[in-house]
Order: sequence, then structure tokens, then C-alpha cells
Amino acid sequence: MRKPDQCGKNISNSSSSSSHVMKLRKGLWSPEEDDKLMHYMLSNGQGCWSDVARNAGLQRCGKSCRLRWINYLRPDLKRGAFSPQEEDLIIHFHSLLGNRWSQIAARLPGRTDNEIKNFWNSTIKKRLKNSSSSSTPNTSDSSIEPKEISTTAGIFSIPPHCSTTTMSNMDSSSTLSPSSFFLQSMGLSYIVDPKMPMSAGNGINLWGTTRSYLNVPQSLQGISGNGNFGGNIGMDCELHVPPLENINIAENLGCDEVNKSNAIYSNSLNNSSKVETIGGNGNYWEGDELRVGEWDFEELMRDVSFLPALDFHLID
DNA sequence: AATACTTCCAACCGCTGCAAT
DNA sequence: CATTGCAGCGGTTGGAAGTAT
Repeated sequence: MRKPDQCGKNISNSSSSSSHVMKLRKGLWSPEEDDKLMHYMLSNGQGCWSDVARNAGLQRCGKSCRLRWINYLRPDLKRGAFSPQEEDLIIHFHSLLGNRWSQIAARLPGRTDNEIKNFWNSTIKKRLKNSSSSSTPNTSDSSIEPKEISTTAGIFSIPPHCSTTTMSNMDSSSTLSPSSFFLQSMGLSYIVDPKMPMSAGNGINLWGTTRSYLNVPQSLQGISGNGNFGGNIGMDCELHVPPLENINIAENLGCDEVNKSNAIYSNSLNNSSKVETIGGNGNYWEGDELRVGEWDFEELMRDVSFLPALDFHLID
């Protein structure tokens, strides 16, 4: 068994001898502590964090030092409020990555996972909640009409040929957001079955209003030609989600077409992409068959270049 | 001015993954 | 193969600061 985390606990060679107890500090960092850590890091660089804490003369655990450095002291940190562009990026990446804050942060230079997480939980989540509550979910049981499902990110439409029974099994603790799931499943079904209609107005809309991030940009439509995103099957694709996450949803949605498309989709993934498999226990939302592909930064920036509120240009 | 309430964010906590032994 | 220790991650919390009454 692992020893319990010593962070924040008394360090002592003998629990009966209080004279040897060195109390580790907790709570807010003083300017003096910041100074010590900053100087140590700048002159010695990052090493073992418990050594950093000791050598810098800080009565903090290494974990605490690491967090302070990463979230506050790092020289490359961008301070201040998030710009609208950054906000859009966060929303976009969250729709693709879910609560993988560190991965989102890696795509936003100068921002930390903690910062983004806080921003999401305090600001964006609230806004999305408001926008979704202002919309009226369609509760009709029609087998012909596309189904609409309300999520924290707004109202989503499901093609009529796809079952939505797995939605009730959705695990809120999953690192994949419901919106991410829908984006992926919709994208896959679209790739496979051009007969499935989805009007532009019914398209996935993260705001539940008029801002749509998912109309296919020219740049992404073109990508299919180089084998990265599966073939262009000759349809007017209104929705095309890049393979940041490749989800095998066929079993759960009960769509043979999706099953086939998923194979095509998987095969067409860029071989250089790192793909990891998250183990699970049979519940889809707990990770079974969930495969996550990662992009490099350039790929992601190419992906976000179509966001309407942004003015991103890739420099060759 | 005083109090209650809300928001925001820095830091903590518990957990997992991984490498070393 | 089991154990250990560390790094890193995401969820949660405590409290300072701001706002409303």
C-alpha cells in the first residue's frame, strides 16, 4: 500500500517526539515564500518538487510548491481577465475535450488548468445554463423527427434512426461532457448516412441561440481529402467534428451505419495521432471503448480557425 | 454603517499513472 | 510482481472581496 500523502501533515521521525515535528505550512503564500520559490526556480530550474521545497527553505510540501509555481509564479503566465477570443477557445475545446483542463490549458498559452477550470465553473457554466434554460426542450416522442436533448451546453438534435437510451446512463463524472458526446455521435452519424437530415437551424449550437461553432468550415471539409478525417462522402455536411476524440458509439446507439462509419473513421485517423484507450467496466460513460485521440497544437489551431468570433490566422 | 449574501479564485485533497526498486 | 515515491490531474473548499439589502 502507498503511504498517505504527507502534504500538509507533520513530518517527524518519531511521532512521540514533538521536538522533531516540523509543521508544514498551508494556506495562502506569503510574498516571502513566493520570493524564495521564485528565486530557487529561476536559478535551479525544476527538479524533484520535494527537493525544491527543502532546498528553497520553504516549509511547504513539494506538491504545494509545484502548484504555486505552475498556477502563479511561472514567468510565462498571462494574468488578467480572459479575452473573448480565449473564452471562445475554452468553450470550443471543452466541447471537444470535456473537463480535461490540463489539455485545454495546454492549448491556451499563458493560462493554467486551474484558471480555466475556475473560469469555466464560475462564468461559462452559468452562462450556458442560462442559455439552455431559456430554450424549451422538445419532449415529443416522434420516431421521425430528430430528437432534441437538453444538456448544459444547450439543445442537441439526434437523428431519428439513433437510439438515445444510453443517455440515461450518462455519468456526470465522466471526463467527457455530454455535449462532447453529442458532437461526436452526431458527427459520426453524419459521415455515414447522408440521408439523415439536419437543418442548419437544428444544428448543434453550444449557446442554444444563434452562435454556431460547428458549421463545417472550408478548411475542415478540405481535410477529408488528405485522409485525416475520413472520406468526403459527397454530402452537404452541416456538422463535422474533428477526431479529437474517436468514440465507438455504435453499440450504444444501436446504429449499424454508425458501426461501419466508426471503422472507416478510425481507419482514416492520422496514424501519427496518439490514441489512448481508457479502460472501463462496460458502462460506456465510464470509459468502455472510449478512445481518445490527441492532436498537436497546429492541428487544433487549424480547427479553431473557423470560430466566427475569432480572428485566428495560421502563419506558415 | 452594518449585515447578509454572492462571486471568485487560490489552494487543498484524493486519486491515478508511471518509473524506479 | 509488489511496493514505493513522485508528478500530475480534476474536484472541492475556504475565505477574501465585492455587492445587495
